[in-house]
Amino acid sequence: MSRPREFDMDAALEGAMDIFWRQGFAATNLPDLLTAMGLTRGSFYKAFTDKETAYLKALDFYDQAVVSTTVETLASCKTDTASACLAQLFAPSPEPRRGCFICNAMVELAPVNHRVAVKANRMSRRLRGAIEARILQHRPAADPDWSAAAADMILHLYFGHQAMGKSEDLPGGWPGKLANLLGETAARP
Amino acid sequence: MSRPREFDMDAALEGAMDIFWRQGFAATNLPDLLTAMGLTRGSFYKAFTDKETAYLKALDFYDQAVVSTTVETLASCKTDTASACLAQLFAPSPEPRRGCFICNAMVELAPVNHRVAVKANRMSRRLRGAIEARILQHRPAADPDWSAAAADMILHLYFGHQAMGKSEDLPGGWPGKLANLLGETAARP
DNA sequence: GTTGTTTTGTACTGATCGGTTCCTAATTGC
DNA sequence: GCAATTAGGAACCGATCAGTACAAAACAAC
Repeated sequence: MSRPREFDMDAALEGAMDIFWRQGFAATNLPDLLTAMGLTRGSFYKAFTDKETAYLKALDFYDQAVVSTTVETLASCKTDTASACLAQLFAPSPEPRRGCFICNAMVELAPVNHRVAVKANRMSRRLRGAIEARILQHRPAADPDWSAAAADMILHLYFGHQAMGKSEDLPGGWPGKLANLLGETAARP
Repeated sequence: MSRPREFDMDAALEGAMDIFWRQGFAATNLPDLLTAMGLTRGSFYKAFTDKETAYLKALDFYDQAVVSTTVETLASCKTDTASACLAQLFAPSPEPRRGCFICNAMVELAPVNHRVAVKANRMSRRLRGAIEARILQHRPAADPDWSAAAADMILHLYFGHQAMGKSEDLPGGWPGKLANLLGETAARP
């Protein structure tokens, strides 16, 4: 029916994700957002109704694009140990100081926006599930309580790492640290 | 030097810390801030020059009021194990969804404001130092590399916990988790 | 082509933003 | 007392905010 939209929805969402991820919700104004999405006001408001809706769709896009990739990477890596695989979560990002969109959203908006909180929590759980699956893959006989707690800890470490990484360069050594945490190495002194 | 200021500087700074802590920098407008500080525009701009300066002073106040208290609490608690003491860092907050001001500042502003980053990093290091001191207090003979790595992990866990806690209620069990991490319990299955 | 429908771009809106001006009130030093 | 100085308060400022109105343009159905 009638005139089709000219812009590419995925490209626009990727642009929105990018700018919100980097700048947050409140610090991103409409001109910034429109430039990042490659849209003018007219098309933007026709397709997204308002800035909050665009943010929520950007979160969904992150889920589908970034979180899914991470989950698949964790599921398919060919390392001998769980720690070596999970250490990827702590590898330096190609773009520094950007952190993780989930973490940014949790800190900036989740307390005052329930829909953001729900989406952030759902993505957190996806990550946690992928982490736990990876742990169980290497220790199929592990106590379920222990593997759940370990996955929880690593998810906490991940978000802490993302938060601190927005403020300074962090030291590496994560394969070893995670190996200790997961009991892959001998007991400490 | 003429007329003395009427307002109490510490009370004003505490108000500023409170509102910035809860709402962040960008989401706090001047009327909000003035109400929280108990000031009118005239006094505010006379004493703080601008919103950013007020935010930086609020961070300093947090350092002096909250971080110092935490550091002292960690140094003086009378527990048998380091884990029991450090578990206080993960206790539920009296005011939920507020998180930790350092973590909020790191995520919202550190990437684009160097002075915020410097202050956040300094406070992080203070916390880390207190954590490590507590670990060494219970294991004076520990390998320094190990205790440093353990303190680092717990600091990461702390910030991750604060970030996730802004989005949902988190399960407890931290004394046990930390005991495992610090090797206070028997090896896992 | 004509009609109907939807997208697009621009001009515009009222509200709110952080910050300034400026006058009055209160205090100190003399 | 008086002069000098600073705090406090309210009115005001241009800039910018998110969002709207509307006309022109592009397509589909016929």
